[in-house]
Amino acid sequence: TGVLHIGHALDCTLQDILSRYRRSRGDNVLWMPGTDHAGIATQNVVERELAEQGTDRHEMGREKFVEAVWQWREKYGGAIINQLKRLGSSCDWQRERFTMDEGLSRAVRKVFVQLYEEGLIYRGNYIVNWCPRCHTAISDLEVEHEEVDGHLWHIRYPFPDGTGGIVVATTRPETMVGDTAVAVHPEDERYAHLPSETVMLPLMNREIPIIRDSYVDMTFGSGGLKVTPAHDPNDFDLAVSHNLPSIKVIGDDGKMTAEAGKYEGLDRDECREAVVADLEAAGLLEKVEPYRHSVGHCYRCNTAIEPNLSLQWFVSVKPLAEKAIAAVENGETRIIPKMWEKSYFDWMHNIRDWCISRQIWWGHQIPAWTCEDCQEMIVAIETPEKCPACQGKRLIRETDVLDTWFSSALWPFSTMGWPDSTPLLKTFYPTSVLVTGFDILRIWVAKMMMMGIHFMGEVPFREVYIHALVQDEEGKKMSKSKGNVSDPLEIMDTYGTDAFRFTLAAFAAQGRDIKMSEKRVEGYRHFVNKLWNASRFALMHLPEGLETAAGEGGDTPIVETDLSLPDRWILARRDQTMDSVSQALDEYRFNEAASALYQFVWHEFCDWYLEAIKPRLYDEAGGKKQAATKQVLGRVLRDILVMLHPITPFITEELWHRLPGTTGSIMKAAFPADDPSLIRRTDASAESEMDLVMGIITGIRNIRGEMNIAPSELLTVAIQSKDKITRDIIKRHLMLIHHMAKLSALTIESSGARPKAAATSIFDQATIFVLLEGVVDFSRESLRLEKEMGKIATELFGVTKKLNNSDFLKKAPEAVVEKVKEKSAALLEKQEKLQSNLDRIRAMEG
RNA sequence: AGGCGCGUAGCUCAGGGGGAGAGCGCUACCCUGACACGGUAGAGGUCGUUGGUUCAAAUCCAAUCGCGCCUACCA
Repeated sequence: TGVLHIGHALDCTLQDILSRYRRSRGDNVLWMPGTDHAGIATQNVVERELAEQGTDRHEMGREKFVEAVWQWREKYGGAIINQLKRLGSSCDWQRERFTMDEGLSRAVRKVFVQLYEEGLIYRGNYIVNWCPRCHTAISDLEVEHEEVDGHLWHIRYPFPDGTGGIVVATTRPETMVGDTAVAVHPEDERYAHLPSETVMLPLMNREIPIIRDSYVDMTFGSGGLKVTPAHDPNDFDLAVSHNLPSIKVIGDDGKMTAEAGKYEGLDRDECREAVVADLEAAGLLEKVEPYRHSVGHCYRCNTAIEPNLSLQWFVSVKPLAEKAIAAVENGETRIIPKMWEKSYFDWMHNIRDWCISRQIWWGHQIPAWTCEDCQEMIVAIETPEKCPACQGKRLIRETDVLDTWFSSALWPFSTMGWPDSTPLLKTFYPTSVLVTGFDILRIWVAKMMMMGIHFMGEVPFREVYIHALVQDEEGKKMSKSKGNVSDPLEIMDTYGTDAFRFTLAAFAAQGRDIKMSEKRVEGYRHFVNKLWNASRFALMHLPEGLETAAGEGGDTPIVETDLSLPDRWILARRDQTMDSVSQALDEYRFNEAASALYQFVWHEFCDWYLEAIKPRLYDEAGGKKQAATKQVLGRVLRDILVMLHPITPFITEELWHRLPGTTGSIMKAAFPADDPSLIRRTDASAESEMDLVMGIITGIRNIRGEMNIAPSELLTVAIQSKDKITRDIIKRHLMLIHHMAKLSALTIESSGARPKAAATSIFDQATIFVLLEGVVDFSRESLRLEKEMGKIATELFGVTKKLNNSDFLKKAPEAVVEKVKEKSAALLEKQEKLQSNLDRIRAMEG
């Protein structure tokens, strides 16, 4: 009713991410908002507001009340939409349809009439869940069970002569005044030979029969069951099969009826106390024990529901459900992740008829009329003028309205112009995907499946992606009054919408519920900030006329030899990120897409690439190579923005407009992989060269850190390697290492004397000596080396154990064995080098 | 009562048969001309417990304990 809760936010964000992503892949995307304000919730809100102004719904009458709800909706209906817009929802607001609008109402009536004519809708007396406060029937799905500490009362129903009798146990003694029988199990020996086949119903002094039915559980209590057909669905079934009368003792208002005799007018709770007191006085209360059991509550108003006998409209869902089951079984609709299929099947197989009538005023009024003259039932789309049977004109319309989910079930086609065969309907039925929480699976998804298949002859959607639910600490539905709940609007105010959306995406791992963590949101705000600053830096260096950065100019149309190693490397990494992101989103792995982008942007683009290219960018001489780097910088930034855009639409849109060479909205930009101007880079040599360079830089930095040398102090480094390829790579990138590791001098040779006072690090084939003449702390260095040796020893232990195992060598795949052997060799070599260095250091120390 | 899911670093969580990961927090050193909402480096985990399958188990299977959710007519 107008407040965006975090579940909505998650739902909306994931849908929006998918829509924006698929749009960037060139898909024809229609994302339609479904705002539904029919039903009890809206009625209750408006009723409450009117009551505060001193107006009673019943006094104003149905027509005026419905008018008041329309006005309320006019006034507040847009609230949640505005909040969704703030969240960045890019759905097609122009197409917003409200289930109560005229076109959709016609669809609802048509569906109702057709189902009625097919015999799939019927009217009958049955026990339904009744909410005394909302004063209407509600469906099983609207009932929430809550564990309650109650009591189990054991009551003796004596034989007519006042002796003995049968003891029954109940949690609801007030219903006993409506009992019409006592049931025992036919094989229960305790009751095989009774002096009488009837007992006296205490307090009411009514003689009721003892019936025998295998439904009764002999092991529970004394094995006697009181039968209250009007207030318990199972008892009702018993009553039908044993021809027992039903006596409705609790009224629709939750108060005892005239049938309850002297208890008439009492509230059901008051009545319980009175009945218990009276039973005690009569000496018929055998025992009271504490008993914990679950009680159904209305999920709208949290009032304990009352199973109540009443005349309602039902849909026979079995035939509809069979087709909906088959559609999932044969893969016409896929449910993702698959584990939810079981839940869908379980429910569909055990489905009961659906009570669709509601005794409220706000909703689609059931299109049924009764002829007062001949009692003929007329079900029609348009209001009939006379009775087709007797031509009588005194027709009374059914006052009940339809369950909200009845109209919602038609959403996939009723919103597209059905029953007309519109182009919209042809294009977007079936839709590709429905994204929703599992709580909606039964209440809505299953119903859309049934109705869609029945009326369209085809499933409403190809895929249903079920995402996790956001929970509060108690695992209950979030509500503002609890206080331990984060309000999405507040989070967005504090951390920004992009950070919030990124967090939701990062948390949306399949198969687990989400507990909102503000710390995480804060972390992603830092990420968004990082992107902003990195872009600011890049934009400083991107000239206005640089068309190649984005758009028509294409992907780095520069001579390959002008590209630096970091340029080639970042382009290769971009391509891999592009693949990870698209694969992740294609499989609804939002968290994987988010973390791939996070890792790439922060740790590769910012930490390595931007730092690596600074010397070139600041080089006043500039030249072709600088221009090439600028083009790569612009291009990669452009691709980052496009890939990140589905998750963080606001900042990427803003940066997009600042990027030279861009036109229009980033929403219209093609995903890099689908951009014809993109040149794919599978550049294995760039990656392996860069790995070596980064490894050496990290090795030097490690020594700097461990030896506590200030970053401002320039180091002298000597590298030795017997491997020519290694030496060549290092020679080629001397300047890069210089800059990134902050060196004053760097030499590279195949072998030679070990420097006297140096700290050592080994990466791959290279031994790195950081010369610390006069500065080196030998004990510190030997400690550092020992620690390193320790790590290697542990790794070596595991590897050696495997290689000593003949079964491993025999049975493990060759590639695995080979890998382990290589690793073992590398470790041994490293160990040996470290050992000799350690020996030297120790010697110096001594 | 059944079904499903979860127990991995101090916290929030990824991963899911062959190298234990991220973010936050923590420690040390740095305000270097995009960014201190920052940089560099570091510490920290017998992946709930017990068995089993396997050459190999955090990962698969079984049992068990703890937690959560969904379903159910046990009065």
